[in-house]
Amino acid sequence: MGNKSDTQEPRLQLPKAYEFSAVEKKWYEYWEQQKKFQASMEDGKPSFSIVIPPPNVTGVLHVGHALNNTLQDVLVRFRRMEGYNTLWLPGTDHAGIATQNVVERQLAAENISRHDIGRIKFIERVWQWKEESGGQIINQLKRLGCSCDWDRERFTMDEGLSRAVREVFTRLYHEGLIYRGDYIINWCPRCHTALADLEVEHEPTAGRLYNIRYPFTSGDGYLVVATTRPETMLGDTAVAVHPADERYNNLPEKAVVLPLMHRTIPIVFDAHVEKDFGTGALKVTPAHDLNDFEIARRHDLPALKVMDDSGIMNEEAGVYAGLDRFACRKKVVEDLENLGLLENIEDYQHGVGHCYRCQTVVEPSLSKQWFVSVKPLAEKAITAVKEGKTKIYPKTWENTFFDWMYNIRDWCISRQIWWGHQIPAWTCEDCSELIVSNTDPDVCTKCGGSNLVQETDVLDTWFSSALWPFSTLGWPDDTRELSFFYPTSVLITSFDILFFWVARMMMMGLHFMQEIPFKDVYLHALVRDAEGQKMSKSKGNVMDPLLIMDKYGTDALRFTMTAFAAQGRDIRLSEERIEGYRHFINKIWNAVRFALLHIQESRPYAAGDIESSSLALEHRWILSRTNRTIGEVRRGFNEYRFNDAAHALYQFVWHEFCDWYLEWIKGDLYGDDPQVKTTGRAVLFTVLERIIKMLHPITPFVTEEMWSALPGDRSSIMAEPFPEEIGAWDNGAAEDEAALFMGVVTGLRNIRSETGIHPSAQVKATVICPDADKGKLLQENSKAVLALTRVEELQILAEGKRPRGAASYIFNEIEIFVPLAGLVDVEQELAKLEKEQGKVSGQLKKVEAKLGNSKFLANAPAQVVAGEKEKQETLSAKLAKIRESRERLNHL
RNA sequence: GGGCGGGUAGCUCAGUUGGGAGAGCAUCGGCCUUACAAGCCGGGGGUCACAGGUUCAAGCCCUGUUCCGCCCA
Repeated sequence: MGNKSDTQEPRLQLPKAYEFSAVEKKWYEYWEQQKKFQASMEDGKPSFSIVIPPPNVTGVLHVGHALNNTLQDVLVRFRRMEGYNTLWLPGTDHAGIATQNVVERQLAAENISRHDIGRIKFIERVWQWKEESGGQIINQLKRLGCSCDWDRERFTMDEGLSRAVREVFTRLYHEGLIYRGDYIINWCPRCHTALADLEVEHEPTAGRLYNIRYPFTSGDGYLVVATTRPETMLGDTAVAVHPADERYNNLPEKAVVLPLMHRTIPIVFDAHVEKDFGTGALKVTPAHDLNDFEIARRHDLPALKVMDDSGIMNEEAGVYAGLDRFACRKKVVEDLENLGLLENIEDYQHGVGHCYRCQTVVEPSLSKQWFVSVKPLAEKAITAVKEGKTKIYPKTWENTFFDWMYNIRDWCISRQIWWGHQIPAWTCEDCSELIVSNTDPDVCTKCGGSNLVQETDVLDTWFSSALWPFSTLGWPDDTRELSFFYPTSVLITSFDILFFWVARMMMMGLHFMQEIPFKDVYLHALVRDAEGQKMSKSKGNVMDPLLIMDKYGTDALRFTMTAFAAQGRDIRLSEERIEGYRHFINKIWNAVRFALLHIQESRPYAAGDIESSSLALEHRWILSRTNRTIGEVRRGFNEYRFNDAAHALYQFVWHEFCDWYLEWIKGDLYGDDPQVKTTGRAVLFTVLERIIKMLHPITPFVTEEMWSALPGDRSSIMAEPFPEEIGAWDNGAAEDEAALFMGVVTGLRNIRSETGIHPSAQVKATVICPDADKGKLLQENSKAVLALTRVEELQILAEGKRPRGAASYIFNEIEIFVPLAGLVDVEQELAKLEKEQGKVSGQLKKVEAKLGNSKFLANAPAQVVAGEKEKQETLSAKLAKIRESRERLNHL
């Protein structure tokens, strides 16, 4: 590393192909050991900060993480090179339900349940599990090259964050924004806990709609109600119809008998009922349906729970008690059928809620839970986005965000599990006082008694995640970190947790910090497989990023992720693409190997050494292109257009720097003019350094390795300033001239290829170029033309006799000829020309139509008109040449 | 049912205030040319879903149709 000595031999024998495995390991260890990722807090420097979306502590790296963290690292490394005080704060999430499930499974293997060992022992086991096997993903993020400040790694259950959680809960409670009450919540009968609305996934399910007759009390006639969950009828306490529904205007009775249960229940009139659905009569089960619950409140109906916490019918279900809910459904339907009370059964497609953790069908159920009253918090978040204080990229997500925020419902935050932040609320057993406090109370604040029992529920994991941007920086203490790094610069995450997390962070940040938690939100797409399917373990189409890194190298994976991260679209990942970008890594690797054959001096050439205006065309051109690329890459990074940055680099490095520039300067480097040689080396070195630096945020490992191989004493590339555009390098004229040069070279190559001249055969060629300046330019660069086309003699004429028996190529007004030793294939030449003529005259017609249109001339900007005129000239010159050539060939 | 996004080359996708349709991969032909065969050179390939409209000019803006995907209810 660094410290190269001066020698005439290449200082490092770089292997022919880039060998990533050892390189990646070496440099990551070096960076970590040298504390290269440590956040700096220097006064006077701007700050750039990102908090990681904390992966679940149970998590293992999947491609979504790979994408998410690659993009974060790209930005962080870019800003670090730009000289910001840069912090990327890592950590993990305690993932309440998921983690508890993991440890419960462990216990199950030992044939014990968490209830056997009790809460305290269980939580010890979870911590033990966390210490031993939790947070694997942290090492995997290191493998991915993430430059997080690992000394600041946090965990949502650690002491500081737990303190923040208590503080927030207590304050919100005392502000009246947290309350406890009986409401319908989503209950997972397997996890035995309440879930937030968001934690329920609705999956379209082919179900059945059962139409059931509810007889009037007289036994004469009946109402038909429809339900997809017949078992819930056991808990019905009314039937509802719309007050304006004519069918029910003159009902004979105001009550029906609930079948199976033989209970008389009232018919109520409620405007909520959908008249057009089924018969327009709705069974009301207040304890097991949200809408029914609300109807029941309006009509003062009782709520009757007929299921227990495991989805087993309880004693209120009469003879059905003890049956599982689905078995009960079957039995209920059978019994109704036998009683002649089943009108019919229809096939019915509807969305069924499933637990997002275990996929069990969720049961809406009446339950006493804790809620956050989110409306007042949401308003501030909406305003912050409306006013542009927080910008969402891509902008289209703003609508989704607003829509959700406007329709937000109170957030159920209590969970009936053990692993998590236990709710800081105590009930006094003596006087029933509820005490909420951020410190454990010893005595009742009301009666002074000491029989206090803490709430057993824990908080939704997302409750603590919502505080992440400030709790990780030391809140509620007033820390230096907060003043430097809050609000954070950007949050990078996947759109699917916009509501789960982003919205809630916004609400909490604004409420407790009086300031947005992040200035920008970049929502990236979901990674899918090559067929567009969401990757999932059950489908077996997951791509393991660790295996990908083993096979293709981390940098190839990272480049792929960056190149794919176009705004607003899902990513279809396939191995071929990754392989393709590995080739790119190898390409730049070999470019460096080539450069090192020629650059051996220990003194690096400085940009100032290059007087760009006096340079040869190839150098003026590549410097101008370098400049443009710098601009494009910077813009890409600045505007979260990651794919633009990656593509600009790919295109420039491969197709301009390698394909053209390196080949072009070989003549200089292998020639014997010392001045030309020195200049060539200096420009080569200058451009190469910039390329490596620009690539570094995307491909950190290979660039660090290449950087260290360059001559000169070098420390890590991480600390190098990111390349900036240099005004003097912009050179549109050089780019035009290079285009001319390349056109001629391409023309000559085309002739060779089309006429089957062997690549190693030397030929003579003639170029007829009527424009004197262009001819002069070609003359000046003729040596390079020869070298790039394997032409041994090139004649450049302004006018003259076209050679007989030559293959030709027409490049604008320039004609290129290669005399053929044998006979020219006249037919082939004519066919080629004919085709070309068709193309060109078609283009010309379009242009002339425009120029012949007075409205176009009157309305189009002068610049556009001038462009069209120029196009017309070029095309007609070319067309004339083609015609002449055909003429000549016809007379052969 | 409501909302959002998409339909561009064989495949995957770019295309940023409307101004000559692009890339990667694949494909075809030729090359071991002294950094790289994980490579080099050359070529072919598109009615920009469909139908209207606005405009001198539409892949891009507007309207409608259709197909696909996602989110919410």
